[in-house]
Amino acid sequence: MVDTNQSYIKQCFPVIEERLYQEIIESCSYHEFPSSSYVVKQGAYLNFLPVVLKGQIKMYAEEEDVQFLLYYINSGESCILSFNHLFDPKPVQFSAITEEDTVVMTLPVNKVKEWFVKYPTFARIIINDFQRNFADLLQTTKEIVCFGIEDRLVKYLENKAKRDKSNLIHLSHKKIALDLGTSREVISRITKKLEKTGVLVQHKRCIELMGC
Amino acid sequence: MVDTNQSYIKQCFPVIEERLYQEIIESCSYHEFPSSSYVVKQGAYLNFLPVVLKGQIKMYAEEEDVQFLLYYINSGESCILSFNHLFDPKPVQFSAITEEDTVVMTLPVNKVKEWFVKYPTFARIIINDFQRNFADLLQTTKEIVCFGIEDRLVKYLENKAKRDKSNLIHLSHKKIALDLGTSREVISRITKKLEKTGVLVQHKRCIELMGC
DNA sequence: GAAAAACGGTGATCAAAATCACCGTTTTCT
DNA sequence: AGAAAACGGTGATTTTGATCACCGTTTTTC
Repeated sequence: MVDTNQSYIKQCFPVIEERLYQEIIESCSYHEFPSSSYVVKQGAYLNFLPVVLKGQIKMYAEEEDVQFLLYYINSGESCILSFNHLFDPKPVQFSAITEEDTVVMTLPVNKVKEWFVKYPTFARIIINDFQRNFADLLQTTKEIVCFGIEDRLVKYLENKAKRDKSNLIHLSHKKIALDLGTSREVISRITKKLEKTGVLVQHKRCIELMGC
Repeated sequence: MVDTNQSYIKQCFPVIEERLYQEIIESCSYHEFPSSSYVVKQGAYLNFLPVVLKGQIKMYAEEEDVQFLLYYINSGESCILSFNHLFDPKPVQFSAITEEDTVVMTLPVNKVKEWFVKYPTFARIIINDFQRNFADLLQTTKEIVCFGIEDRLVKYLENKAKRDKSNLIHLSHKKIALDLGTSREVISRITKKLEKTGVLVQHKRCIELMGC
């Protein structure tokens, strides 16, 4: 199993130098999570850097009793979850929940700091990733503020279809509502409306997106 | 004037090594902006890193015809505006508008990249700052989603008072509305309501915050 | 196979905020 | 000083989405 994990590391970081790779596999540890479980819970203090090796994670904000989806972390595109807390220990301000069965590797903070100056590639990867997180968050914020729920739902479904590479979306109205920070009834009504306008078709257990 | 600007750099980066400081003053250029002018406009391509030396800037998102405040950049606490665009040239997804008369220094991208690996202090400053931006953005997003306009207005005013170190807030209802992404009438009604509950008092040209 | 749990639909009602319309006051500009 | 522009107040109306209530169907579980 360790061998499998090591191959994930190679896949996620195809360009790192051999020495860095060796250091990583010496210091990291692996954690497996089933779908829909917490990897990080808002308010916790982390002394490690979580990296998604396989699977998918969604970042959630929680405030008062409302929670809502911020953005996704995939293993494919890049893997760093966040380093918000690395240099200045504070409780994290969001939660991370697995979207499917997921393997996470954790790197100790002190090593991360060390590698950050020692290996420009490593710094580059982290920066790059953080940048993407920032851009994703900004995009989400804009959509929340500027678009109505209907548009947001369509985007959400399109995004889901794209990530799953399938037009069939296996999600209950309730789960969708949770991600969009609204209620089931609202989703139920809007999907109905979207069905009438031909954007999607609802089947027994899933939604089929029609957009070309 | 260059001397003044150089002293601003010292103030903003009190801990950098002399060699880095020398490199910065050799490569940077200075720009002065009056209050309420665009430093960066959403959609532009930047090939420099803007750093606020003096004054204050607010970051704005614009989408459709709605625009709203994301967070502030002060010269005091730290100065990096963003490096979202540094490593992977893309149009910036927000605008930066001066809140008062402001001096900005710009650093060429190639130098920034060079210093990033050459001077750990520099990397540290940038990361730290980016982190703060991320945290601020996240906080703003949560407030937008979870709080009603009344709460957001109070927070906005408290924040403004804190930044100005004065309970007297010289802002028109219209400007406030713009920052909060709503309309003047709404602000007008809520300030009235807050006046009745004793949270604030409205004077001729300004609002006085009462909360101890 | 029966009970329990999750799911989905829909009408009625409510609340927050956006929008429109109008009007008087204050400030700024020339 | 006089015109123009910005500012602020307020009623009426509308829209969006949240909430409540209720009910039938499907899926899971034991």
